[in-house]
Amino acid sequence: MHPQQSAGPFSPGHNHKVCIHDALAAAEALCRSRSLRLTKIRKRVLELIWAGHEPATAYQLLKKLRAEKENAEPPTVYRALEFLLENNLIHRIESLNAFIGCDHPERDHASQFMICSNCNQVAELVDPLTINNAVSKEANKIGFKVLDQTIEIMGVCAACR
Amino acid sequence: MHPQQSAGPFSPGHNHKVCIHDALAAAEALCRSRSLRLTKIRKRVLELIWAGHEPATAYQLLKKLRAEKENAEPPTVYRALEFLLENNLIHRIESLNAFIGCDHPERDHASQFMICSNCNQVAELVDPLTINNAVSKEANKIGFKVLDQTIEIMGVCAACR
DNA sequence: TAACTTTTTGATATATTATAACAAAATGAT
DNA sequence: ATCATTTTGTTATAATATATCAAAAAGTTA
Repeated sequence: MHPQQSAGPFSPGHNHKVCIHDALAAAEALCRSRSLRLTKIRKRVLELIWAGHEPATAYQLLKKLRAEKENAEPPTVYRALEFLLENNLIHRIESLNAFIGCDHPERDHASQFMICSNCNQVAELVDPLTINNAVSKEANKIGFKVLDQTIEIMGVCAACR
Repeated sequence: MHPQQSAGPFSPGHNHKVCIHDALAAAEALCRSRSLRLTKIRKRVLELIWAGHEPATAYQLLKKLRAEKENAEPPTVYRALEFLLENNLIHRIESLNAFIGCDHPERDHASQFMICSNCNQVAELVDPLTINNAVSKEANKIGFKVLDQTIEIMGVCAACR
């Protein structure tokens, strides 16, 4: 259908229009199937986040939202982000205080990101077992029970090297 | 000499007095050997951070600093933190906006943390090759050049389970 | 549909984290 | 002793995030 999408944001074959479209369709489908309320504000914030593969900060989103909704305030954005985070429709990048869309929100998952410091695009790894297994192994060594993880790799993507 | 230290903060064998003492001695030795100026303020902030294995926020440190230095202001603390970070004497925990001491500042290193959400203690992994290798492998797959990383595992430590 | 409950949004205020900018003091180098 | 560099003092402000309570909207049940 849309083979370009699986190319990932760093790839020259990436078609972001298709990527956005598919991600938003997936979000709507997920919310419908779970009776989650993807309200106008929440949907709009999700769309604004998906406008790029660059992570967006809350106040960048607020600024954009205000262009079309004068009375938008910080809680307007933060509440939408909270909803989207809870349902895996977005992820938070801790090292940037910013948010990025997730195109596979179907199940809760440990996420891992490669962040290009040149083009600012972020790719979420799609088959992260290599890293997850390593984390489990290290955790087991010291009897640590893993509940959540933040894995953010900064560097330079293939297209920018 | 101090076999307890290598036990790590999660271990019942951990002797934190010895741990602090050794860490501060290592910091002083490193600064001496590199002609880095571990000034009074910088040293005090480092000591305050090492007071526990719980990460300390900048404003928690500021509050403690003010108890003994009335005119301490945010830049006082942030400048000290900047110096300590640059020289690997501390690490920043991105997911907590907080700082933790490092007991092996000798060389720049990719760090990885296990954070206990029950006791709030944080352990830095000492032999992180398992995870580092996994990260390299994934990065190579997509031609990504790794420059830095944030790896923070949240969960429950052995002592708290 | 009316009454009721729950969720979402509006609005204001404020908390928390972090940096900019410039002057004064301390330190290091010649 | 002089000069250059680094560190600290001080004030102001930027950037990120949450608390609170009231109003509106949506969902539920009779």
